[in-house]
Amino acid sequence: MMDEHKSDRRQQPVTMRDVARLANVSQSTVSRVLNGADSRIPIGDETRQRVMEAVETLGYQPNLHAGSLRGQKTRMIAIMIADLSNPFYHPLVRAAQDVAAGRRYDVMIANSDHILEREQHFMESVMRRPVDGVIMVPIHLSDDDLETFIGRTGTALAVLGQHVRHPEVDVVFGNDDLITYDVITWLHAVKGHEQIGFIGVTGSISAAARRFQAYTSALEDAGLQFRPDVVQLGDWSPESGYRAMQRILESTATPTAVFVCNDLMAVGAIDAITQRGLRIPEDIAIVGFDDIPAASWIRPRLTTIAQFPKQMGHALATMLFERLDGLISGPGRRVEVSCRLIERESA
Amino acid sequence: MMDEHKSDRRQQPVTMRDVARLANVSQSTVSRVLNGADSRIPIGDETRQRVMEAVETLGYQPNLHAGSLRGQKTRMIAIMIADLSNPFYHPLVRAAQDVAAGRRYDVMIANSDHILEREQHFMESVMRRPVDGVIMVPIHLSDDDLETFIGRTGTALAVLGQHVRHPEVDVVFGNDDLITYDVITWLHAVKGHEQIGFIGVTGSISAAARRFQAYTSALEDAGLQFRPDVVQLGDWSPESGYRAMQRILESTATPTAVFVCNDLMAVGAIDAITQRGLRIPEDIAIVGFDDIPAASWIRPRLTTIAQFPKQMGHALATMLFERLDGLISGPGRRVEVSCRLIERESA
DNA sequence: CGATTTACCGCATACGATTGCATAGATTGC
DNA sequence: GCAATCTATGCAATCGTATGCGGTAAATCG
Repeated sequence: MMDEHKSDRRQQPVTMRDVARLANVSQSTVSRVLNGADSRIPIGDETRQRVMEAVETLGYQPNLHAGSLRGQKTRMIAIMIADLSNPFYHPLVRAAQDVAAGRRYDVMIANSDHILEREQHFMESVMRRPVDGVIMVPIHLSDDDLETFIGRTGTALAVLGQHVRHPEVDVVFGNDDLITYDVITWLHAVKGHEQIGFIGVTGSISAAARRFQAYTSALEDAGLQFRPDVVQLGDWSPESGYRAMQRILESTATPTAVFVCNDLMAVGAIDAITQRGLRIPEDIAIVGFDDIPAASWIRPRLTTIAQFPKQMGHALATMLFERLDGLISGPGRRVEVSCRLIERESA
Repeated sequence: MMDEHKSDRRQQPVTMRDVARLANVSQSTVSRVLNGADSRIPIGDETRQRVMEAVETLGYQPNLHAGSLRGQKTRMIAIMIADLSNPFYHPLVRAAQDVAAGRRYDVMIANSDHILEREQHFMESVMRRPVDGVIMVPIHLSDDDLETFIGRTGTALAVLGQHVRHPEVDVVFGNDDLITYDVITWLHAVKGHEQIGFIGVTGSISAAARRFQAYTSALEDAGLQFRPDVVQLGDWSPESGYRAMQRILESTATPTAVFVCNDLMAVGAIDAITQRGLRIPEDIAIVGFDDIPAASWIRPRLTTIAQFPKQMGHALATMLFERLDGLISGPGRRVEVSCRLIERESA
């Protein structure tokens, strides 16, 4: 008598057949009533009425797994981002979710934490549990990986990342190399910095690598010398930015400005600087990247390069759904979203 | 010749039957080889070999939708949080994801943005696309809603939120009312504040409501007068905290301390105060709630009440999987995770 | 050496929904 | 008045996988 209700409570979910039985029609008729789109076959008004009532009283919900199996659309897309804790990705996910919600699609979010294995696991996971479309921010995945994925599933794919050049995937990317070049040049020519440091991230195909390239060529074009000890690597996290800046401060030649590859690391870097008793931007100027909300919470307010993740997410989702709807079927498109320098107090 | 490869590329995914054909066995044998757990029926070594090879060469991946249909486990859990952009939830999600990954489960994340309709939509969505378990942070959903959900699906459920009292769901919650009472008392008795404000959030069953209750009784027990004009409501966002604090500052009686129901709003509140030319904590002391990373990024560093979302997420996921594994089947358990005041500079 | 067990495997069905085809009655055309 | 058309519905196959049951050959037993 204690928990008897537990066992008989497990009433199995109501299926179409249950609805059909109650409405005194066949299961196929129920299906046709619900997916009214099948306009070639008409349904009697009175029958439709009975079915809808039965659906109401039973609280029927279609089992989407079944529909997916039958080869239908799953009405679900998957999004993989690189770091759930990085505010940069939130507007991107949000925008994509909004577009998806408008189409009555569900969204499955995954995050890779910048780890290759997690990216691979995501792809396998999506192959086992097919979805209609995938949006992702791959850091390590190569075009070959994407190729096997597309080859095996035929799933529409939209990615954020300039390094992706697969002919069938839509790509969104920022002009971060260009803006990095410009900002380094600006630090030198306008702000008068002669020694400019750089905090990046390991990996050869990541955005950080492209920014590093831009950094070196800007130095070269400005006639500045490249000093390896003012270039340090982190892992996108504030803590790693803190440690990277510490290493720079311990080096023989302290720079008067440091370009940091994202705002989270910049936060850590600023901590390291002020903790050393140095002033920003008087002693060392800092420029970040992303323009996350916290950039204007901290003091001094962070001068940073704004990306526009909301627009990126919107573009990704829009292109993805264009493909799902069959509106577009050509080769992958490439959409550039321009970055912009936001001048605040740290540089 | 341009894009001819586009049309014939859509090779449908490889199924078990394909594997069976290649290995010269029946489809059921393939199934048994892969789910070795079916130990009642033995498989010949040589056959197993052939099957595994076929799986390899074809790159077979099981279609989990089919398994789900067949009544098997979906190997997927869903998590609904209240705000993707609130860092408080990140460790919670992360911890749950880690536990799930350890069990080789996939995770589907959704966020409600504190909106009732989104919460309902999430539940419907999970009913249509069944999962093995659900973790959520409901703000508006009542026990009745949970009841219909459990009744219809029989899905295991673990939630964060003290207000949930459904007999079959596992609940994790913080002792936020207690700590709020203590901190208000501390602000008065130790810090000497006579006029203490409060920035909360609308809604009668949210955590903010409980904290408000604790606030009023602490005032009463301290013999302090309750002043409605120093109590303002926001929506958990920094902007709303900014506006709430503005309204407080415009009121006739300005408090010397303000208790803010979460750190994001506290950030906005601090902005409003400093922008007014007032100093923290000398003119107005601020106490936040959550201890998000940014609490120690801003200046002055935010004194706040730490919750431990990582432990919460771990507890939620652990309890959920205990139920999925059948280790536990009794009534819902309630786990309290204690909060703790982190004294920094803002109070 | 015949009978029973054992090891191994295939057949067929079910899960819940979609959809081509068949069919029953009603209506129209000539 | 009978064929042709239309309307409204049911039947049955199908998607990919799991599994109860039955079947065959080899092995063991008495």
